[in-house]
Amino acid sequence: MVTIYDIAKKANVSAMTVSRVINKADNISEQTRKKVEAIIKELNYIPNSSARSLISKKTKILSLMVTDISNPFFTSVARGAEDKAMQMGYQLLLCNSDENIEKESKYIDMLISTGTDGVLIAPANDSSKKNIRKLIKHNIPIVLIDRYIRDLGCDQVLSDNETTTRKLIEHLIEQGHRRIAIINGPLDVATSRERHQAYCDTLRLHGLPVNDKWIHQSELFHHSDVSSKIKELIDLPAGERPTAIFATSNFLGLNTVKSLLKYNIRVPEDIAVVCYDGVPNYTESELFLTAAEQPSYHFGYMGAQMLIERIEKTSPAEPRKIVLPAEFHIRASSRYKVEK
Amino acid sequence: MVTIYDIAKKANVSAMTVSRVINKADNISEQTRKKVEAIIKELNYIPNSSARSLISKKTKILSLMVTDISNPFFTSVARGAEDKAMQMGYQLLLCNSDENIEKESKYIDMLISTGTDGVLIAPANDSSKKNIRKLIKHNIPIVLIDRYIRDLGCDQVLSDNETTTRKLIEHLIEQGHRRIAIINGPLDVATSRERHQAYCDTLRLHGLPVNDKWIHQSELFHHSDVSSKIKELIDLPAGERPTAIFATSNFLGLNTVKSLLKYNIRVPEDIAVVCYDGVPNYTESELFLTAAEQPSYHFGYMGAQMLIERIEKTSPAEPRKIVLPAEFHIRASSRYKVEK
DNA sequence: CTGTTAGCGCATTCAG
DNA sequence: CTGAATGCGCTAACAG
Repeated sequence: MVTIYDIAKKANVSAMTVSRVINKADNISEQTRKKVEAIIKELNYIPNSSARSLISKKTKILSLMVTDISNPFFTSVARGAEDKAMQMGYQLLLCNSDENIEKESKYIDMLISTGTDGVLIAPANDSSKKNIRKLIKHNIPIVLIDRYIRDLGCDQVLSDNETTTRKLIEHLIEQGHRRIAIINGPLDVATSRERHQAYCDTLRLHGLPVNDKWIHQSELFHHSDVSSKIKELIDLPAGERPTAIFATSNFLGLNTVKSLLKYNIRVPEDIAVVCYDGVPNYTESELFLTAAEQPSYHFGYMGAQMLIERIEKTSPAEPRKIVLPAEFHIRASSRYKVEK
Repeated sequence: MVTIYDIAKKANVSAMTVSRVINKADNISEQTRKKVEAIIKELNYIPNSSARSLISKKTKILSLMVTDISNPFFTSVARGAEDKAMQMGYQLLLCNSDENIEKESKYIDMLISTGTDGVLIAPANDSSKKNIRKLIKHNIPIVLIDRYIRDLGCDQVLSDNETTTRKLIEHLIEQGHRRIAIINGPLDVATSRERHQAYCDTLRLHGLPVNDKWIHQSELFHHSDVSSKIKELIDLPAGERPTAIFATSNFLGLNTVKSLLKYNIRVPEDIAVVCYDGVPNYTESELFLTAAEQPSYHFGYMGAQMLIERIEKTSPAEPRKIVLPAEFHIRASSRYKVEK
């Protein structure tokens, strides 16, 4: 391994001078700087980050904790975060919590040990608060992504759950729907809770009934089997059976449509479907499923930017909150007027 | 920050003893071990990885270099790699090269600086050899994923390009096709080259013509606009126009189908399409596009396993090569017999 | 079984 | 503008 001393010896200067060249200190004569740089290149010297970190307490590593990178929403968040990180000279460490608090906790201990400079986190659920507090106690800046947790006083990049949900439900109401079901994630996740609340509020606002039988919460937010619940819904008596379903995530939306088709329910003629969050633009559902698409790339990009500003102390002291609007794509799955 | 000395002082032992407890050395009395462990827990002590790395030259960090994590193939590779890494006590650093040699090179310098223990890499193209050589020179073990590069003497997890391509082409031949086009990536990527070669070989083997007009290589392997080439193909005179297209990647396949539909070409009646690599199982194309699906998760999982074995020197000295077979899904896009 | 000494590679003092 | 000494937190090697 080539060290700063190898360079120093060969250049007939002290290690300190080499260090100054590496760190672009300005009080170096043009001549020695050139000489040192030449030898650095010649010997292919690359500074040892561990040694630097040991002194500086900085690693130039950001961490991204998501529930599952396989979810296209988080894939895109990761891509955005990585782009910003790279641009600012940081690297990105990837963690999948699988919506599991213990796994998340284990990861966070590893992150503290590694000495990550900051963490972008989409918490598993409300119980993540304890895990996040641990990061804060270790003075590691964090940015909450997508899922809000109270009383943490940290930067956030969130979706406008209230507005977006309301618009989706109102779209269904405009199409003539009066019995609207919700296929939702667990209520210990902020996004589910807020979408649930906005769903209820919007129905009430328009004088429509809120029926417990139309409300479903899955165990996990993503990749849940919803077909038994769908079966329940379609088996309700004619006057109680919903004519539309609001699915609160991309996977829930896709699984809802799949289940409906499995039971030979026509979408949208028998039951319309709208979905919170989009599906990737390389799918065909993109042409079918009505969706409020979240700017997932920007969740990561803006999140990383806020995080770096926090790390480098170029941001205001008080926590910042960015709320990103969704983009509405009204498509075939809800493009059908219900007869009165 | 809590250090080993804080623990030592409070426990009335030396720092070395604490170190031994942390590293689970066996020559520690049960009593002192218990005492030290209690204080570690009490003070929430987490060892500093930088300090450890400085001595051990190990970081417990694996790096994954892909062209783009947004590509579902690599998303799944990443998930597999991360699972294995976590299971073995490693963390995963994510890098997107965007099929760009300079970006890849810059990343590799960062990785060397960070001191990653090993790199899983899907090289941008053949010119990546120089970048990879740099890693090898720094004694960083690497595993080549998906894209082979000659004379590097390192472990590999590859797809069986020859067999898989042949089977796809033979499937088309069985369906009665005699004029088969190929929409391929650039030939400086091994997978493209091998699929190209197998495509030509298979056609010749069956006494079918190989026509230069049917052969297309895009600039980049993924996300390329193929519609102008598709236009050329469908504008060929009746006797020369292909009746089937072999697309060599997921995105090329999806874009091929989209382009064909745009030009009002029926798939598969007018032109059949088969695709190397699958599309995610949450898409509807999954139900449509004939595909040789690669076990992408296992590319990452097995790759990480080989890499860790190489790092921990539990693997044989000679480089290992794993060739993973694809899974064939014959679907609507090619389920159509051509009339003779 | 436990402690002491030394040093990993670098950057922060403080002197020149 | 440059250099020498010191220590970041931890562990290998040795000594007891």
